[in-house]
Amino acid sequence: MKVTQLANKLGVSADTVRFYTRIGLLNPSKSPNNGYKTFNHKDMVRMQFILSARNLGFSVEDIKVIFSKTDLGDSACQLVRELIKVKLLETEQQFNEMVKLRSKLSKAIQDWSQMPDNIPTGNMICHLIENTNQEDIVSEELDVPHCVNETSTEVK
Amino acid sequence: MKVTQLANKLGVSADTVRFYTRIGLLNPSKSPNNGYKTFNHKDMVRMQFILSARNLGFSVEDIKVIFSKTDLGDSACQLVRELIKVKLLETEQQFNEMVKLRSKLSKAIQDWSQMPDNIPTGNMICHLIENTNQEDIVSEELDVPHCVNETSTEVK
DNA sequence: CTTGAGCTGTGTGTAACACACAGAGTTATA
DNA sequence: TATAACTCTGTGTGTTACACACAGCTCAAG
Repeated sequence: MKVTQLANKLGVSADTVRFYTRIGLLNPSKSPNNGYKTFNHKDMVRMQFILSARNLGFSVEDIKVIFSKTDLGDSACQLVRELIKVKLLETEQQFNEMVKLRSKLSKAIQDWSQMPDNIPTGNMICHLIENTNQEDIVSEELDVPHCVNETSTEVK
Repeated sequence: MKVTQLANKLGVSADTVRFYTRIGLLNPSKSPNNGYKTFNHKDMVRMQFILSARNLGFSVEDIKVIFSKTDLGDSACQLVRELIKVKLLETEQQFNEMVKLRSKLSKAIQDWSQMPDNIPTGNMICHLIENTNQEDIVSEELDVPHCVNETSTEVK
């Protein structure tokens, strides 16, 4: 099988197959006459595994680590069980950030509906954005006296 | 103000300031004697705006477009209102994907708790992963007769 | 003047591919 | 067999938003 054939069979782009080959996840043999990559059944199993793992959110690096065990004939199950727990935690975290961002955005859209369109000044570029963020930083760090000194440090 | 001073004042890394300068979002003047970037008040307002916009999920490219209006003295409010709507849609979409991934992961963890640790074979690298994904692809595309022909196309 | 700390700009790396492109291979037609 | 037309290949580069490395410059202390 050549690159494009494998790609079509698994519903991915030829570039994806080339990419996984380039980074060493796939090791097709090379046709001696034209140098083309030649994939066999094992390579396809490997590629399917990669796609399944990616589908579960595993990174290419994760997959590399997994292969480093399975290529030695060892079971990767324990490793995979651990990796997925980490993945879940990461996903939860990203999920929470999505939630925060989403509500921030909806709130902004709503708030902005009652605000005028202003023209930029030397101190304000777009009041919609600048005022929005003032709110959720308020008790974070801008409560320290800011921008009062150092301004005259402009020595030269 | 030099790079590090501005960075510290706004709580970001000097590299971030340099980056925004490099891509043209900031245009500090350069000290004629040593070539160092020199930031004034306007540059700081600009930088704060960038940070606020990034905080709302706007991309650097978005910000570039915004500046292309405000730098001409035009109001960017209408533009910003449109951009944020798009942002919200994108966020909703990513949010949904997060939800799907999260449940996929939890389900996998649960299912796997009752499955043995297997050793890789020629057809299966890690049954945990390979079997998990079989499930949610089942009615997608693998229901077409797959992998029955072409295998013998291996001419040479 | 020298030393050393600190700062600077620039080049490169990151994740996971997508795209571009020249050159080689393959096929169809003459 | 020649040639045109098309397909395929490998490789180089672009993507996002910075982080890191590093040589060289600046500046204060001695």
